[in-house]
Amino acid sequence: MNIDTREVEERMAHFESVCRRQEIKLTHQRIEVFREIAQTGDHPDAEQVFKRVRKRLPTVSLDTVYRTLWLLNDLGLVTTLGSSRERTRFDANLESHHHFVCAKCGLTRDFYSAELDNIKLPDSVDSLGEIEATHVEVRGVCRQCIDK
Amino acid sequence: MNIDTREVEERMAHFESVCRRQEIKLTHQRIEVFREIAQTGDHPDAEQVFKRVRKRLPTVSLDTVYRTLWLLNDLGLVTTLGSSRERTRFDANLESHHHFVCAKCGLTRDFYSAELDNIKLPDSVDSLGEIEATHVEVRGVCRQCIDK
DNA sequence: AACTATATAGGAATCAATTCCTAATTGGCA
DNA sequence: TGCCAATTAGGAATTGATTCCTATATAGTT
Repeated sequence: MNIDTREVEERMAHFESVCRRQEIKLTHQRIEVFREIAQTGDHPDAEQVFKRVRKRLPTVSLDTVYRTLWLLNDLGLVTTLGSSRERTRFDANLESHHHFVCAKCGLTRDFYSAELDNIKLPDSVDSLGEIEATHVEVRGVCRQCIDK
Repeated sequence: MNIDTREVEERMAHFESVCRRQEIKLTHQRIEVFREIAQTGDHPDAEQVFKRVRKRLPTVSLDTVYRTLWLLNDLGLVTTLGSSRERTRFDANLESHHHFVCAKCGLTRDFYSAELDNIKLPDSVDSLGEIEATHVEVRGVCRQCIDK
């Protein structure tokens, strides 16, 4: 759930470097919004980011959180996930990875698989167009939901 | 794009059998809404289904289309797809399959891969919970969008 | 410390998807 | 055929995520 300190620091450093390069001001709000996503592996939605950031910046506005999240997305610092009937969730993990999603509670966890990353897709797919990325979503029921 | 006649007939037969079993009335509206999804491979959203069905049933209402789509989903006769920033799309293909999605225009096509279906997922995934299904989404740019 | 373009807070407004309401209709059965 | 519970049409209403507005504040620079 929580990303280790070294990794969070790397993500923060990358974020700051990208912002400087693009002449985007490093406001407290932007730093805290990014930190919130960078330090957790649970892919929060905008509302959750808002609530968590507000603990540290009590006057932050939801509008700022949204603006910042889309900005981060445009900068390629976060990606989005979530299916059409749920809110958009944000992810600061830029490595190639896949997701396990609990069908009951929506819990989403990253996992890595070299085997999946290297799989050869059928020719029928190549003929559809240019492939940019392959993402695997495993649907299931998480331990917590099984237990109750 | 269009599903072959035999397959469509099988889907229709299955649909009617499930409805009878569940004592769900076979109204024209339900039959035509299901047929519309069963006969196309392009995963339409509710609005598209509404427009297409209206050609055959000019007085059908959007509300009925929505009610029917969610009913079909609850009955397990269709599945939904689409990411959080696009409309929900509906799919009557109940076989194990995967999707190619064009990042530009949203075109979505099914593909099949025994290799993917049989892949061994890392133990870390098993430890997260019970796995129900593995779905691969290939993001890319379709031929049409490349050409323009 | 001062300056200025950029960014923010707070709440109102928008927007589109979806659902609700109610009178009229209809599928499936006796 | 007639009945009646289930279903529909049509449009209004809701909903909830997201964006807009504008006065105030601030990051980065000088």
